[in-house]
Amino acid sequence: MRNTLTEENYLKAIFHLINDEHTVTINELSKFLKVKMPSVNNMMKKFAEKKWVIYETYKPLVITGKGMKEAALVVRKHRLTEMFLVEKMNFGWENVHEIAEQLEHVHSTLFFEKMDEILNFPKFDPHGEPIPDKEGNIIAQDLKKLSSCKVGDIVIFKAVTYSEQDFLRYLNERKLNLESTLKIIKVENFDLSVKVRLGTKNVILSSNAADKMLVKE
Amino acid sequence: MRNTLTEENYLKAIFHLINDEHTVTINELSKFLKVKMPSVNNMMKKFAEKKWVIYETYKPLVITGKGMKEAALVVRKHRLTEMFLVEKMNFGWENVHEIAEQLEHVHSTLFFEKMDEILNFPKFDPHGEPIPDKEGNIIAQDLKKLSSCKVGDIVIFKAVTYSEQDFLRYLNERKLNLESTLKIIKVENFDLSVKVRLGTKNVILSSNAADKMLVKE
DNA sequence: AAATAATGTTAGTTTTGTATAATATTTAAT
DNA sequence: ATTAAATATTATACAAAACTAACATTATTT
Repeated sequence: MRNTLTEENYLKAIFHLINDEHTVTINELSKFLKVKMPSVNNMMKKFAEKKWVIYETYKPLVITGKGMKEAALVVRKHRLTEMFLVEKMNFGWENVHEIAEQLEHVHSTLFFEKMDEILNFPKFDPHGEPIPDKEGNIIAQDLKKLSSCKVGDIVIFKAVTYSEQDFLRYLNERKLNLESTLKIIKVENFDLSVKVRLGTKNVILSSNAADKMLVKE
Repeated sequence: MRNTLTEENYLKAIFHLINDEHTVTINELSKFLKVKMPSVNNMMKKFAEKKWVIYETYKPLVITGKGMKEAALVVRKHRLTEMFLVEKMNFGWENVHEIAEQLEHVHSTLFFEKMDEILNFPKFDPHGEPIPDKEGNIIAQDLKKLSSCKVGDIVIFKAVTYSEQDFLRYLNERKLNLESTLKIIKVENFDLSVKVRLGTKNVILSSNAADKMLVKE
């Protein structure tokens, strides 16, 4: 039995919201998906029947291994698609999220296997996020938020945690690409904005932006 | 207002069933789409409100220019997709129909414009069917069914009118590709099967197959 | 500990697209 | 020309996935 588009979107939301205890709350899902809580509640009862989650009234949802794999496979389709759009169709990284939101719901596994092959089995998507493999496993990366770095740190910009156009254009305007090396020059006390050195120039990043940028080292 | 997936499928069906008087019947749509007649009836009342068809009770549906354009644009998406899958993703022509059925419902016009560009604005799809342009216009081709040819005719195989796997594999097995030159050797009287010369070999085609093959000259 | 806020649940509606059953009209057949 | 068959229509119902309103439980404040 093939998953519906709506189910896939709930699965993706779970993937993004899950915590170390493998739980999510109805409220978190409701906010993330922009649907009301009773809608989420109904759907989670369906998910419980499919053994994707363990549902007990008034307790946080516990995501099962089965549910987690199912979720990872949807994310896999999304991220492979983003990579394909950037690498093979000349889209900019700021334009692929919305299109991938639609393409990810294609049911043909062959289609995504072909993509994977043509892209030579990429491990990360254009936003630096790991692409789950066919079993739903992802490569754990040891990254931290740019906003958590201290003055003097030298780091490599590895990923963004937010893929909407407005934010990525903000980075484009400042020539901030993945794999750029950044040196933290200053962290402003009152608004937590971060001044970094990029090549020969200094760039000031709002705390909001720095919070969505993941770096290494 | 964006068309739903279901509406797009009804539009496509109309495109395939429309006749010279620009009409289609509820019954034809019902059979083609494999839904019951009352479902079609309901949807056509919606289509009438959108001015895609003229609906009068107990009369055949008349498709408007507006409706025809809308339908052609869905077909455009489908056929561009098929071409992309064959040319850029190494799918065989027998495997693309099903995948295109899903991809065609993507709403991003940019996505299909990029495809068009990458494919260098193709005029025909991998099955030889014309790809409507952005205004919904198609190139009229003067083709006839192989089944209507007479012994002695020399023709070029230009298109198929049916894109399901079983049929296209049947053609693959016989090495019948588009642009092949065929000479009609014999038409069997009792079952209307057609014997044709292809290169140095003779091939026998059932009347069913010959009926789905379009040829030129 | 009681009051308030936040979160979760249940019940009942709505919309979209399907179905069935019953009826009406048109077309084809005898 | 009447009957039978095919096609079309109406009314009603159902499933999925959303909603609102009302109520229940848990968590947070004071």
